[in-house]
Amino acid sequence: MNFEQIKERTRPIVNKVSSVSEGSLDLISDLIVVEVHKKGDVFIDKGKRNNKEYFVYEGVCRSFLLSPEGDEVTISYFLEGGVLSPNQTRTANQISHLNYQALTKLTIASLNADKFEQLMIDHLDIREFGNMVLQHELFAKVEKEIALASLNARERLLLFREKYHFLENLISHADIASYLGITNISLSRLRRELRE
Amino acid sequence: MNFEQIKERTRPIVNKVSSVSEGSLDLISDLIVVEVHKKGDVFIDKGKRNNKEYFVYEGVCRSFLLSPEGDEVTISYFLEGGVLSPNQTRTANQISHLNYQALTKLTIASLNADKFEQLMIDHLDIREFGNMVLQHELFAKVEKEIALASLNARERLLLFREKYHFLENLISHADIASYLGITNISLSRLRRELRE
DNA sequence: CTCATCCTTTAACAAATGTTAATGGACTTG
DNA sequence: CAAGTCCATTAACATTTGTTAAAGGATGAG
Repeated sequence: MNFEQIKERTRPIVNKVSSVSEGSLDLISDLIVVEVHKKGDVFIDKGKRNNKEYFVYEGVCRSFLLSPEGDEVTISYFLEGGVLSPNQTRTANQISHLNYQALTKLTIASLNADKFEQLMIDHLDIREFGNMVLQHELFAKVEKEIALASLNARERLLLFREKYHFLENLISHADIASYLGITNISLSRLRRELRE
Repeated sequence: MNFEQIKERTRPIVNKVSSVSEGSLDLISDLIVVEVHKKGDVFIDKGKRNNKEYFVYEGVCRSFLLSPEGDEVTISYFLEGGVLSPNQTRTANQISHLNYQALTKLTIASLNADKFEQLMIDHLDIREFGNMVLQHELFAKVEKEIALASLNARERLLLFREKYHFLENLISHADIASYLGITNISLSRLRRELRE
């Protein structure tokens, strides 16, 4: 992918969050390296070093962790055309505290996080973009927190369908169940009830 | 409270997160206005304007929201000597999307968020401090997310006790129950079971 | 001190969710 | 095509959690 192609793929992703000037888009695009991962690949490992920012060009991925019992718990989904959680929120001392996994073939833009941070410092519109990404991230977490704390499983599934309906027939139900905080058997049960 | 008193109360709070130079501590302290709220006061209202950062000098507070059914859901607790969520993560366009309430008599430092953001831009150590606050914030949310998604109510209560044991006899059990994602009746039941 | 109020606890029952195990379909691989 | 694997579904039963209502205990006002 050449510079112009990268730029044009990046433009709508950035502007959807908070629009930036043509010059800023150039600066961002300059930092981008395109990565391709195949379905199932874990491309960020908990405990390993990571100092990148990411935009999702194509495909879907998730963040997950192991529960105390050793089960995988899906924390968030990241969709085509979206931005991964800011590096600062995913890492401590450049060490990732989450795993990220491709759920389909995945094409992503990666950017050096230190260089991107410098762009945020130097350019108001890029800083604004970064802050908006952060806001969305936190807001999504608060939204999920409320759902887990105040809705029953059926209502959580309905909410999930509103936001991610196309995922339900694309990815593993075990992943979705752990995201909803239920077992995959319960998920199957709810699906049947809602079908009737 | 005079400048020196403010500075000495602020020092341990800031340094516990990420230490800053004496000069930076002066710059931060310069922005501080001390606020006192009495037990039960909601000092940040959802939907209203807020552009401050806060440090907790004395007392305990919580963030909460109303669920779709109209029940209050406790999102987080903030303890004496801690820092409230960064303004950027609590607000959109300076409008708060959470309520914050004093659970005891509460003495807090408040700082203009725009001025503080400028300090972060100009000073590496203050930026580092701000980023660490952010990391802690997100990390706490991920931790709670995993608890809600993968532990049962009993295990969540045990985890709550590890982190906040002194709160259990200080604040309303209805608040705690909503934080744990259960009813206050279930909380009472669990307390009895764990007592035996 | 006594009443009123607020919060916690208890009980009895209903509903939701988990556990274990078995079944069946879709897909891959030899 | 056949065997094997993975995943979703179903069933039966156990456990957890919610709901409603009543009772008990602490605290503050008069």
